Amino acid sequence: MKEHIQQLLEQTVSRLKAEAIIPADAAPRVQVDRTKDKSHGDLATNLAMMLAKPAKKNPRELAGLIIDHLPASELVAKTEIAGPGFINFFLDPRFLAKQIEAMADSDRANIAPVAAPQTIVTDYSAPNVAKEMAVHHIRSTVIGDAVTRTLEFMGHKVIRANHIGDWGTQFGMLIAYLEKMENENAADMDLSDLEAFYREAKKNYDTDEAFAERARNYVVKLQGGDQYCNTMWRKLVDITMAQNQAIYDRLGVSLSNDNIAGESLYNPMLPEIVADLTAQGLAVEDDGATVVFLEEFKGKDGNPMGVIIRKRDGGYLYTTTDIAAAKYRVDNYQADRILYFIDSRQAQHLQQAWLIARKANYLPESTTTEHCAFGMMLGKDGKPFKTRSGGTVKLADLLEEAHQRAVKLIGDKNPDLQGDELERIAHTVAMAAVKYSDLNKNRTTDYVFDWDNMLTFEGNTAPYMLYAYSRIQSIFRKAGIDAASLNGEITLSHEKEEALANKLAQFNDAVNGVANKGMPHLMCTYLYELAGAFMSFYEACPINKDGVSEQDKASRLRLCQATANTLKVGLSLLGIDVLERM
RNA sequence: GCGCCCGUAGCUCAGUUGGAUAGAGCAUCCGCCUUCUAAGCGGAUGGCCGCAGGUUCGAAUCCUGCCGGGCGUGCCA
Repeated sequence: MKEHIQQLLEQTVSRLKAEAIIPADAAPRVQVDRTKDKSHGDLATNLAMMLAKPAKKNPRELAGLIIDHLPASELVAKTEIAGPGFINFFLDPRFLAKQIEAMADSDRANIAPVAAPQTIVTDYSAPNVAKEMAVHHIRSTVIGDAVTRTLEFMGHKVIRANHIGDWGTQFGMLIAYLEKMENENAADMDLSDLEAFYREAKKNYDTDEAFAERARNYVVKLQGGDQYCNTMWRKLVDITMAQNQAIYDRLGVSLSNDNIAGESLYNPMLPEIVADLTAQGLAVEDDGATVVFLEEFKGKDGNPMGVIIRKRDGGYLYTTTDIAAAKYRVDNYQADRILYFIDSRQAQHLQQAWLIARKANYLPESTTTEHCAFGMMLGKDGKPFKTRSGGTVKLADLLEEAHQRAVKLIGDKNPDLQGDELERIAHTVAMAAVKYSDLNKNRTTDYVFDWDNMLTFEGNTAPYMLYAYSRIQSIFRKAGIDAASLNGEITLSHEKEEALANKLAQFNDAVNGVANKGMPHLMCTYLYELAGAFMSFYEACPINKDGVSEQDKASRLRLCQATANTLKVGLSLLGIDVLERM
């Protein structure tokens, strides 16, 4: 719709140029915005104000000329000049109604796949091996998954890359400790508490010199491809990822073992990359290390900053791994876009890795890299979020707490629900609430973690949207009809019907916004407004009540159907399931 | 020191490429269930958009300076 008005205005600009009303070299960016106030119509443009100066006319006069030269369109019911020179467009409600009918008939809410699909790599979640996922992992995991789902829905080829921390010097220590555990506990080894495992391994490393010696030895052997060390390493990875997979499954995150592409994957590439960067003259030896100097970044002394890609002891750093990962994704997938869902502290590091990859021609210009950044989690005291004892909060514990609260709330609200059904509904509500509370924010700065805030079910939360959806299903049940059989015409007569229809028509913008910017909170905002528009409609426009004409009823049921479809599709893009009743 | 990010209601956050009167939720207060699900709806209170300049017809948004905070800044990731 917006695009249509935009096209009309582009044509108008050409006509005005032909008549020399505006200079031929004027190249205005035609901007069409949705109005905030209904009295300003549906869409507005500031074109006249932008062109007023070059045309040497006052904006309102020029606005009149623009309207005079506007090609006729059956979508536009009326135009008006307002304020300093805005042109307001009032759209034909019949066209809007047709559009909503199409959304009601479609299980994709009438969103067409893109004409030119891209290959897009999404790098997200990235937990560490031999550590449990903590609450802060939810950010990358849930945001990355929502964007991934959205891009896939639009028809792009999306490759999920779970860049797990499965390599590094700590593995010597971990293998040595795993070995010790196996020796002491024989067959029955419990690794359910990975936090404790890591802590104990560290303790042994710090206090037991023989253990530390063995650990250091194992690092070297592991890097050298030693069979025994590799088997032990594999065991650690498998145990960790099995636990993480359980969390992904519970949360409804679309990652599986197939998507694991950890640091170890790129490790074999590192020596050749360092050699190549050196051969290309980008990297040099400096104080025993191999360093790339970047004049784009200044160091403390004001000279080009040196980025170390190989340590003096021959080890590699994560910059090298990220350079390799970028190269890998171009070479193996021919990625058009690579999205990194990583916290904002790594912004500079990523910029440097990408810059080096570009200079070395690993990353062509046609491939874009985007840092979808977010801040870290703080406690209410403004310090990095920790438990009272100073540990991290396990993600699994948060999910369990959410579930318990949901069970209690649903039991209170709806005592009829019991047993498996109660558990099932509580699960959906709880996971939706937790995910949504994270998806809803768009902070690149740090944000405050708060149990109650995260686990509330009122106001701008996922349960609100689920509630709207289940209310619609309830209407269908009450009416005794199967939603799929609906095919009536929509007429928008009531103010709240119009508002709902207008909101529905904006779904397209929300989907594109998430896909283009990698920001799922745009979808959250949209769905909240949509659900709100439905709730108002629901209060004002009865359907299954006495005195409602058959025509109104049929039209309103169709509006409900379109709303339900849109909520369902929109929530699914966020990785949230809907409920038929709650 | 240099670089990046940020500062919006008591709290948590939106605010599109610069547009019309800066918005939600929570909290507080007032109404609405003889029920199409009150996890809701309607309304009220609450703002020096960190401060000061500048650009513009128009600035929370862009530019400059300052104040305040976070992060990064050569051998962890």
